Amino acid sequence: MTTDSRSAPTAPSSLPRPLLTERQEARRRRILQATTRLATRGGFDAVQMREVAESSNVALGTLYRYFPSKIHLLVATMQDQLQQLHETLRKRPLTDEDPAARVAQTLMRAFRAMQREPHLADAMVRALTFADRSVSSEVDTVSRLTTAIILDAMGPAGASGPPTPEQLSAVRVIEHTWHSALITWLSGRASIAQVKIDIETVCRLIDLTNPNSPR
Amino acid sequence: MTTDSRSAPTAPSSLPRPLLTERQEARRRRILQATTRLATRGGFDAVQMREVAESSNVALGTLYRYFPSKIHLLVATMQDQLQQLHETLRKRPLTDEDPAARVAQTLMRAFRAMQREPHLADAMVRALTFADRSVSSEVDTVSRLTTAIILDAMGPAGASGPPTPEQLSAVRVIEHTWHSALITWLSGRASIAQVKIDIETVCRLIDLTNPNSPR
DNA sequence: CGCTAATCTAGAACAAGTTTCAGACTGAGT
DNA sequence: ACTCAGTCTGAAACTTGTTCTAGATTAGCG
Repeated sequence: MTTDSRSAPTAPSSLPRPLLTERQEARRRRILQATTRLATRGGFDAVQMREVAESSNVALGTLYRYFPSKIHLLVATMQDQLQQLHETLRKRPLTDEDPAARVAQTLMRAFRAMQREPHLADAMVRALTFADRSVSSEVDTVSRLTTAIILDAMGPAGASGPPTPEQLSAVRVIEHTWHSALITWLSGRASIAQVKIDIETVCRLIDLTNPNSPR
Repeated sequence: MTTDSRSAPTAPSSLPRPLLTERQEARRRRILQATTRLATRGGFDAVQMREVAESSNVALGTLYRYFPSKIHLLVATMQDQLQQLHETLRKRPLTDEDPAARVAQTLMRAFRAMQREPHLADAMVRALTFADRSVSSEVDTVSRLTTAIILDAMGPAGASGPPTPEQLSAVRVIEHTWHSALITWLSGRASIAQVKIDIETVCRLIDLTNPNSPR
């Protein structure tokens, strides 16, 4: 069984994934690449397990051994993409004074990345929110990654100590808003501008939990 | 055949649903009832189209004529339930001074209703967030209903004029948080207490947009 | 009443996610 | 190199959402 639990890898690379041989790691990579490719083309529906298997030169059964369901597969893909995003963001940190502004800008960067590949975004986000309990640990990993990105934006480098519980609540709410706003955008019920407003609105909560300059 | 000839629900005005004969209205009702029953038992997965059809004495093809997909069916169910909730809430309005507190309390009432039937909640919420563009108008209806409930809680009776754009943004963010927090709860990644905190946290945005007492 | 179009029914058929199975392959220990 | 357990493959089977078809029913309407 894949009882896969570990702590977040603070250092870049070196993810403590249960020991895989080189060929297995390569298979896993191929699968994720094929998934990304198919998702980029046609979104959630275009990621068909048979096609992913064929496209990555792996038997269907093997695909299911690596990822026990389509949802698992897409959530893993999201984890992959987020990891990349996180490193990209680390490279060019924002310099704005206001933490709230930095967070909003960071999320808008991520949002622009999604706009570049809306189908891929669709596949990943739909999988993420459709996931049931059987995927909770994987979804949780994605969630922790997202939290890390937001916290990075909030308190750059060695900021003043660990975040307060209040701040963590604010971050959770920001994450909620982020996910849900994405969904409304993906399903065509909200414009890009509206998503921007929502993000900026919710980021005001950060000011609210920052004793230094509340409003 | 249950030729059930009870009087029409006291609901003020049914929406302009394209003219249906009485038998058709009855069929529609049976379908929604069966759906609710099945969803209450086992959540999203337990709502199987063949079972819904059989359970409501309707052919599978007919079911699909009434609701073009499982997602449509569940979103319609949610609309139904929300409508009921809305009326229940109207009957016993909250009296708290603070608008933010009223909204938070209202959402917690709704949340408690969901806790009573977690499977049903699962089915409806999962459908709602999984819905793609083909369901957007129906999802939008649900969204408007939710907004109405929140606005009701915010400005009871004839409050001071229509809400400002800022307030509407806050409401949208609250809705985002509400949906996403529900999902994390349903998938077992957040406790009831945490959902409560998130709701209360996001509701602070209301104070922030209320010029009278911003902290 | 008798006609016509729309609707409904039963059931088969199809699509894609998931499971299963027999046999081939790999790799770690001897 | 030999063997055994675990892994991978190819293919079929199973499940459930969705579509399709032919014939029965129903609702209006002259």
